[in-house]
Amino acid sequence: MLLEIEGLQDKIEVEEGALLGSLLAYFPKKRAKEIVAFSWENKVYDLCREVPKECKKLIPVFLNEPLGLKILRHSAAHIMAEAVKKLFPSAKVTIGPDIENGFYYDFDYERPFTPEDLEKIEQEMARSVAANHPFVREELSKEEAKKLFLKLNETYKLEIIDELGEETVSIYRHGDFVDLCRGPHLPSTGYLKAFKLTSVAGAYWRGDENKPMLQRIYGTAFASEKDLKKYLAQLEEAKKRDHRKLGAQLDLFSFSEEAGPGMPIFHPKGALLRAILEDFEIKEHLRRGYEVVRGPRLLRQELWKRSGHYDNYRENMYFTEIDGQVYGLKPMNCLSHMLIYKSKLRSYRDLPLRFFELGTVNRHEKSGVLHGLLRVRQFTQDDAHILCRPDQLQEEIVGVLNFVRDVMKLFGFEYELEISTRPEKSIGSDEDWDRATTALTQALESLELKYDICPGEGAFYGPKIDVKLKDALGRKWQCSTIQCDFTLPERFDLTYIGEDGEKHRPVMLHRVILGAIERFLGVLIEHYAGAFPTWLAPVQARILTITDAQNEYVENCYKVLRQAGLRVEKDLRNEKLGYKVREAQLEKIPYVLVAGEKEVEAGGLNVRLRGGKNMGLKSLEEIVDIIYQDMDEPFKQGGMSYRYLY
RNA sequence: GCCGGGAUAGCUCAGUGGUAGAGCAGCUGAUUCGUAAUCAGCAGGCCGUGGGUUCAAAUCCCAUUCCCGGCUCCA
Repeated sequence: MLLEIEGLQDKIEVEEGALLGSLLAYFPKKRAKEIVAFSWENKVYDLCREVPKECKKLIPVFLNEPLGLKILRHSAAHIMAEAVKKLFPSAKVTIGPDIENGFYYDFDYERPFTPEDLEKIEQEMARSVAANHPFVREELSKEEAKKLFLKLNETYKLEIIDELGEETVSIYRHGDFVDLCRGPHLPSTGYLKAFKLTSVAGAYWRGDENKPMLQRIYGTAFASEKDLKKYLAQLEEAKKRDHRKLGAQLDLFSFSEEAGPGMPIFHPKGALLRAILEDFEIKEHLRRGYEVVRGPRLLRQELWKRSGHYDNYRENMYFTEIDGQVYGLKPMNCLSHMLIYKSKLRSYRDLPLRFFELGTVNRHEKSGVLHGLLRVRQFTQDDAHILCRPDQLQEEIVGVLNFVRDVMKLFGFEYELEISTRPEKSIGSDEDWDRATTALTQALESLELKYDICPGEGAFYGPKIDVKLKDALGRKWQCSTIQCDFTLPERFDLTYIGEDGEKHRPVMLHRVILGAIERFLGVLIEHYAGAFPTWLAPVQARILTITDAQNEYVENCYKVLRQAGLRVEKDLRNEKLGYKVREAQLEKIPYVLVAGEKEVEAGGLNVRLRGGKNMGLKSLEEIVDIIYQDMDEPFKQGGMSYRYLY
């Protein structure tokens, strides 16, 4: 058969049944060493397999490209499992996939693995790599495979085999190790040149907290030692962006053991940063046709029963008793918004109604999930509930999606959209869930937005579209969310009078744009690495003196700039200029304004930008102008405008 | 909530059973200096908390709180 191979000029003649590995001969030696598999029609084949029948064109998979790295990491997981079985024969293997930037393997073992165990495992892996065992693929019937793994007492594999749809399954061997696996794998263990085991952690079998806890070992592997080192260095860099670290360094917020876990405390600069964000939000919401409202934080238990929160969300709620009545501390803001709607008779002409609240909520998050500002027990949502007629629903969803788009663009965030469908624990009819899901999907489609589907991940009252942002370490956090709800209007018997004079039921959207201010701030700190754009920076400029001869002059400049609405500080300390510049730089203040003899004489200040660039001497009026323009810059696209001034 | 690791001065960390240490920050003094660290002195500690073992505990054991990395769950 005549075969085309990407990267080779001429087609080559191959005998039926030839092994893919034999094709390496057609590549230059150095290049051939980097080929770990071939792909054809989106399927990847190991080099130890035969050239697939009917195949016309093959694409080589190189070790250092994403697909090659997946294979490398998956094989690294197998090699790790081999090492673990050798060192701890009673450990049972379960699953071991490649993941973003690495791999893991879950083992069932009588005790947790220790960091010392990891070192031993790494050494054992190195031995396997040195031995350069070939990976060998075999296909077996399910029955044969079950016999094999029963003999090995690998009970988890038996469970997996039972769930596989196909009649034949594949196994991979290398050295003495055998694993049930779809493949593909490296040609041999010797290809694994650069790897490192990074951590151990407990993980439930099948991700189910009712099933046994396994021992998960994480590792990473790269095509070369250089790539591995680069990755580890990147990780170190990313840790410097950690909002928990920057939050303390920049004196934005803290947590206190005395105050309690998950209860962030905002210091002056952090609180100002929040205030700016919140002020921007209120103004932008008013501009977009929302009305600002405010509800109580404690509401009677009966109301939570009526909404369904008591039955579906109780374990996350805090309750307290006041004068013999039980009250629930709100975990969501919808209830009082429902009551506002109900406070008077509504006409179809009034809709849509958009109630916006910077609503502070409390949720009892499990202790192990708390994480800096990104996961706390008290937070403020930029929450709104849109009540509209069914025919307005899609337009409203589109409006929210556009709002999200504009805001994310303002901050320069890349984001992923996910649509989540009905979970097991939920209220409402299937019909309503379908209508709601369709409305969300159609809005996404009409804007031609890409999205993933997450089955069963919806809120208990309705399906949702989530927007996910990434933190410094690439972990995803849900920020914006748009949730469709047919149920609460029903439960609270919300109505409006239609054109026909009859009562009709409005539809409700729950939505947040930033999500939780705390979480958004956390992601934002990492996104900017603490160097906030000037419109957000709690301190926009600091004036430095060179000697105390300038003190009086600087006091005056300070007054003038504050008067102009800028967030300015002054540093009159008896320190060398370099020292003061360094501090301002470490605090990531956008503008450093220096006053020396020359500046006093000229009646201006020398302007140094955060990056180190010097703009030279400018008058105070020019400085105000420069900073204002800088504040406005991010708003220019998207047609928004905003300034926070004293 | 579950599994593992950790907690020493405001911060970063050293200290393997025998008198708690360093750098930075702070305070005081000197220095008056041009774009990322001037010098000197001083002060700073219930070694997370509670129990235990021991002649003696930051150090060993138990419990507990909080933090970190995962799992599950979520804005």
